[in-house]
Amino acid sequence: MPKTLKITEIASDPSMNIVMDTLALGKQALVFVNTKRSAEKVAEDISKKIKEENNELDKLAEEAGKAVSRPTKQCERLALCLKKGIAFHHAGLAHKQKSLVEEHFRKGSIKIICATPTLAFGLDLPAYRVIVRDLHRYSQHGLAWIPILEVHQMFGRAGRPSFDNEGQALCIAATPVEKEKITERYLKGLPEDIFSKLAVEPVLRTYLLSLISSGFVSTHEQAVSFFGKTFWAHQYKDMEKLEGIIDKMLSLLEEWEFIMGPSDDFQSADSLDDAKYQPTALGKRVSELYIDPYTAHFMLSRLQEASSKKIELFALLHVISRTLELRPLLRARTKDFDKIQEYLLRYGNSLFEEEPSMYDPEYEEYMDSVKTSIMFDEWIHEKGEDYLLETYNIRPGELNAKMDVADWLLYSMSELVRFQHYPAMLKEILKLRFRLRYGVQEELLPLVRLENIGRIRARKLYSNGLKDLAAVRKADITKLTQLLGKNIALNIKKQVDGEIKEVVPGKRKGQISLEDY
DNA sequence: GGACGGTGAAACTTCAGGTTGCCTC
DNA sequence: GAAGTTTCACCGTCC
Repeated sequence: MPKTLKITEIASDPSMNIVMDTLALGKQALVFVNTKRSAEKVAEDISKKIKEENNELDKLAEEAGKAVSRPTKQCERLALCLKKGIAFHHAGLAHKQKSLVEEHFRKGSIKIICATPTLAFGLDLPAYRVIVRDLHRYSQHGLAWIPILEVHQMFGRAGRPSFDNEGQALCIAATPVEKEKITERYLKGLPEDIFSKLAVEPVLRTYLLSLISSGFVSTHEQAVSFFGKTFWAHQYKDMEKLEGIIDKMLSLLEEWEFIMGPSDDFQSADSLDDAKYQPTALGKRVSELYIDPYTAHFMLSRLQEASSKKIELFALLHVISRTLELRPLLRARTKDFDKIQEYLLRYGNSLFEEEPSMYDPEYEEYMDSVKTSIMFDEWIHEKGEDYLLETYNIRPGELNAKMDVADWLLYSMSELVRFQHYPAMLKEILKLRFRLRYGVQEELLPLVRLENIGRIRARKLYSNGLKDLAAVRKADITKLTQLLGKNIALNIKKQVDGEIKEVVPGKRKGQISLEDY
């Protein structure tokens, strides 16, 4: 049974009052809001109302503030909140910051987390109180109620079984009418139906190729029967239409030379029904890479045209920025157009896709893809996280996620190019992948091979005349200590002395071998 | 009179998240 | 659609 809570009003904002009340009780709370910016703002507002600080929190704040190579405004903001035992949590935080916040909330040193829905899914972070401040979220059709399923997930964070006998989940209503609406929708209402993700073409063609490539499905009938048993078919109902979609996918995969179809096999087969689909070597690889077959086809067909051109890394960045996997892209705004034009002027001729006309419906997305490529380009020219946040409004966590996908796409691209026997291209792709991973210019590549040497330290070494491993090996230990501190100096000295070869395999997870190029 | 700071209204701007793909010692 | 941020005009204060 819901009971009535008496909350003292200190501020005009009800969620703030509930938070302060929770703190007075000595309990913890999660506040859910609908944007990253709001999460930060609310956390900041709360922290301003808190007086006490302590040593442990100071240390935590310092650690979180230094989580990326060049602290951003976001890092400073988080650090200020943490000093008061308050935190915000969203996908824009660096990985380390997220886990710090989670860990210290569990330990109890952080009292309040203001979060976007990230925190509602997956993570087991219970709190005495859950405050769902925002129940609307911007969507393409204007503001919309957030899904019931999602709100229930948030509610589910309330109450810590091992600490409390109860948990409280609260929504904020501005008017009695709204209160009624919220009760109907989120307390009495049933969660939405779940829809199969297979219904989306990219997902479908990826699975189809994988089924054929693994030998699980080899005829048209088998494919139809397999998908006929899925949840997707169950929801879709119209088997005829479904069969049509599968047919279309099969012929596309065949056209792209990822599978060999019955038509190729017709002579040897007794009848059309016996004719089998078989994966090509290329198709098998595409399936293993787990990229959308369309993406694979797109990359291959673009790069094929390239043999006559000089290969620009920017053009490769642009190819990956045009794929489905890299979406959502950065949005090109009016203020970005000068920079975009500048890049198009410089690289336009070497790009694999021409700029569409301004009236082309594709135009906007093309501009977005160029802007995204520029962001990557600035990263491999050693621009810092702080700069990228200011310029592209991309936070460290989001940047990381994008880089991950880009790395995977470049790896896939390099694997596909092997089928085209095009060594010059392969070399450029590998170089780009390496540069993107470390965010460095080409000249620093030898140095970042060392453990504990990232973009910042590598640049430091380089600008002090230590331009490659041989130079580092010859360098005086006092000079190295001056540049990098004692521990790291000793450490890299150990690495370069004699056994450079060993350094490469032993490095971090996900290492790319330089021997490749 | 000018520098400075505070205030508030109006004009802009921007809007959740993510999982798996691959490599490898 | 609304929250958050930026911009700008306006006013009061102080030197």
